[in-house]
Amino acid sequence: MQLKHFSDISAAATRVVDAAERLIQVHGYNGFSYDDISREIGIKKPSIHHHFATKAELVRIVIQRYTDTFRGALNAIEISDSGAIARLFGYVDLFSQTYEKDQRLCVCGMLGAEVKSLSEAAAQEVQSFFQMNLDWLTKIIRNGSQSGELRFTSSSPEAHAYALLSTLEGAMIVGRGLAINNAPALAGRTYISNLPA
Amino acid sequence: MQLKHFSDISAAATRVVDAAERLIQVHGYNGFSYDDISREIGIKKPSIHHHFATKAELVRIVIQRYTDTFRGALNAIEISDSGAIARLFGYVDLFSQTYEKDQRLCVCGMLGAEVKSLSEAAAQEVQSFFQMNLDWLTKIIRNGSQSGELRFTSSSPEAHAYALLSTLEGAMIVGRGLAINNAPALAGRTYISNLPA
DNA sequence: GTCTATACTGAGATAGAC
DNA sequence: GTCTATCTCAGTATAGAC
Repeated sequence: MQLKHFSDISAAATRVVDAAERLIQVHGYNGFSYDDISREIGIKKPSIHHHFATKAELVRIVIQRYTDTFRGALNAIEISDSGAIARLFGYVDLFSQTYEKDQRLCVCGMLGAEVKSLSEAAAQEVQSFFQMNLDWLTKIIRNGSQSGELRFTSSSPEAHAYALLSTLEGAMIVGRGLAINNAPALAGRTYISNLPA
Repeated sequence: MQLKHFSDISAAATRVVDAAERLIQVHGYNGFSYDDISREIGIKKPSIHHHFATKAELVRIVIQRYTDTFRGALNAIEISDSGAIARLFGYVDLFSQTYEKDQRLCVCGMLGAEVKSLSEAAAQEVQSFFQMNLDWLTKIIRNGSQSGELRFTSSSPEAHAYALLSTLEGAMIVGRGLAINNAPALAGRTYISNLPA
């Protein structure tokens, strides 16, 4: 079947996606129901099914929109900040801002853990999110290395991109388990502190 | 009520815990049921309830045993490996070994993401696991710094411990989303590559 | 686009026999 | 310690009226 794109959805459907996104970030895919959304935004379960026939389809749209918003934020960092360190700090801030809202997780961090419960299409969207992040980080780190702003010896820009993304996703999870307030900033800035020339 | 300790359980109960542990690592707390365990080990649901009255209690025991096993592994590393780098590589291997089994996650990485769905007692056990890891890593990293084997400037041993644990927990999740084989080893070794003097 | 009503399934859990 | 039978509730989803 032909899958919808998130930008096509109505105002009412947008409210459903907003609620689903928040519920995923707090409770995970297997931890929320249409009933939870119903209570949160004040429309009944069948109305939600009218907008999103299945939970799998709803989640796919949530991830798609989340990834698109994140892409915009990455572009904004490149415009507002110059230099690798400043841009990496801006990147860390994206995760901090999410976590500061009631210790919400990255949508794809949560769904990455639950990926074996997702539809094939949703799992694909999670993969796209991670790949987009790795591509961007690799570019920033490679440029910083070539300009001399960053210095690292044995590992590649790709490896540092993967390690930094992992650090931030993990910091949110460990931070929540330990009830740490500024978890992503703490771990992310520590990682970056290893890289300056 | 008086809570049980994992070391008190019978052989049949141990098989239940084994299955629950694996199911948590693959599907998460909200992603498995007593029925799944039933199918896996061939006893009926009420028999499982006989051993563990509630799912919350079962999960608490799973975490408790997992933490105890991990504690033993940390001690074994200190005996078999000398030097901070070797011990940190041994630590990374613990996560690699878990991930190599069908891309299983760390029990507490998964449950940390789902911590808002857990009982208070289970959440406490997750916290204890993370704290044990941070204490051990901090000790190893501080010793390595004092001996001159490790070198880092702006961050503390505590901060590096937190960042390295986060990196490994995150690497498993991102790695699974991207279907990367040696995810924890890749990210963990990259992190450690930043630290040698 | 939203509703009431309802189907169907699976979940966690209990009663009581063996 | 394990079983059959059953309870109750929540979950996803559909039918059909407004």
